[in-house]
Amino acid sequence: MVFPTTLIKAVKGTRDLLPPFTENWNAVEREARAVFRAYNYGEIRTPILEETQLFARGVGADTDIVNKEMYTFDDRDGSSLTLRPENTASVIRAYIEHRLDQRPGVQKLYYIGPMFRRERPQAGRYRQFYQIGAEAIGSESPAVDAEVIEMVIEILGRAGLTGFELLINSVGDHNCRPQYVEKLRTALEPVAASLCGDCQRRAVTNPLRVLDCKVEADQPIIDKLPNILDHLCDACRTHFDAVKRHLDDRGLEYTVRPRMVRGLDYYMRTTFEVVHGGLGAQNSVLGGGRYDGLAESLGSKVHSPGIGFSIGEDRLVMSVAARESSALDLCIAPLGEPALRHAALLARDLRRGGASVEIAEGKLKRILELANKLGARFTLIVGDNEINAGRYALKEMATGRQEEVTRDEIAPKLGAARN
RNA sequence: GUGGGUGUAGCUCAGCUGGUAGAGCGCUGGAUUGUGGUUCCAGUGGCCGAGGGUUCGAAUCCCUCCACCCACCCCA
Repeated sequence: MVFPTTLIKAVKGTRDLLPPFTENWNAVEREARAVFRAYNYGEIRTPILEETQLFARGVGADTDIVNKEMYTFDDRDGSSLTLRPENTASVIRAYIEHRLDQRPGVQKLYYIGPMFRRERPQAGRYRQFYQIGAEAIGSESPAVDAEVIEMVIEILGRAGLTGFELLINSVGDHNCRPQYVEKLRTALEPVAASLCGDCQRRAVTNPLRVLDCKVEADQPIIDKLPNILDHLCDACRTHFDAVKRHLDDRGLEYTVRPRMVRGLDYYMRTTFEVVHGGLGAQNSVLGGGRYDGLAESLGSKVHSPGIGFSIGEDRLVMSVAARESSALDLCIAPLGEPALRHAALLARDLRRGGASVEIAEGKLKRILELANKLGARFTLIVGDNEINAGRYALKEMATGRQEEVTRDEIAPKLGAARN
């Protein structure tokens, strides 16, 4: 193909999802919605565009996401807008804006949709990526933490994911975490010089990140650093113990990872993550945690503690077995113009009945070839003979068997053979 | 932002040390009338990522870009 001008392609880090692959996406979303419904979660759809300030205040102005990974641009009136890099801040914004705190009970909301981060793409990580997430807002109860975690594990299972691991941790709250970070900073000072270059930088900018380091040589040093779970305040300690107890009650298996750190500033107390092999370096399928101070930092006068998670849908879809694409029920082969018009009405009625039907034009041989390639289960031959007799030739593609049927017999035949 | 890898047909790739392109799959048509899958035959298809350089001659060697992939940073 030669084009007079440069070929336009999908922008870097974005991609087209094509059939039949989109079936896998729909299947995952279908299962997720069913689980959300069972746990009494309602869907929320927030705008993809938000004021930049929302993320700066919510996610944290010092985070990499806000500093260098957002799609931010000026609107015509000069205001700064951003394509959402995550959805929790938006959901809380909507919660505050619409006074959902006045509604009865814990507000349980879920969302499915695209997020945007301007990162360098790599396996399992795109600039436009999709998240399935949920937030439970209005309770500090550790039982809610456990239920949220149970729910997300349920979703993964129903989506068909196996061989994953649940990791949990507590990152403390505004009382104990700052103290811990200071202790960490102090402990790092004498040893920082012997750590890798990245860690030397992290020791100053974001000491918690040192705990995440994957460099083998650094591990012995990191192992000796103070452990956050030893520095939780009583309230956080009690909360975390209760979460674990509730998880145990449910028989959920998990690993406590004191070194698991979250990238977003708003997390406090419970954090969790699910990892899965076979995703390359991006082994995290979902992440979540509690964010009891987020609403206030977004200007809420009402204390609105919450916990939520988001599943990386791209990664989940990538990790679950591909579904069989739904087969075409019937291909109609009209022979000649009058037959085509006749077939159109026949197809419409069968489609109304729920069958998937394709009409193909051309020579019969061609149509049968096509029906075969399309995976049609049946082909219906409609020629002048058939129309006059009121009986059509219905051919079962797998067996090659062909029989005469009346108009009314077609739909039942399609339905009967569907299993 | 940094590092590494790869760019040849719609797809997967071959093309050694320079002589202006191949295979498989796919797609189209045919093996006579209204019967597919298997088979056989034929055809379609590429400015060899782009630009420059060396050379009588470049897909092949050199340089510069660009794109994609993977990894780092960071993160779901």
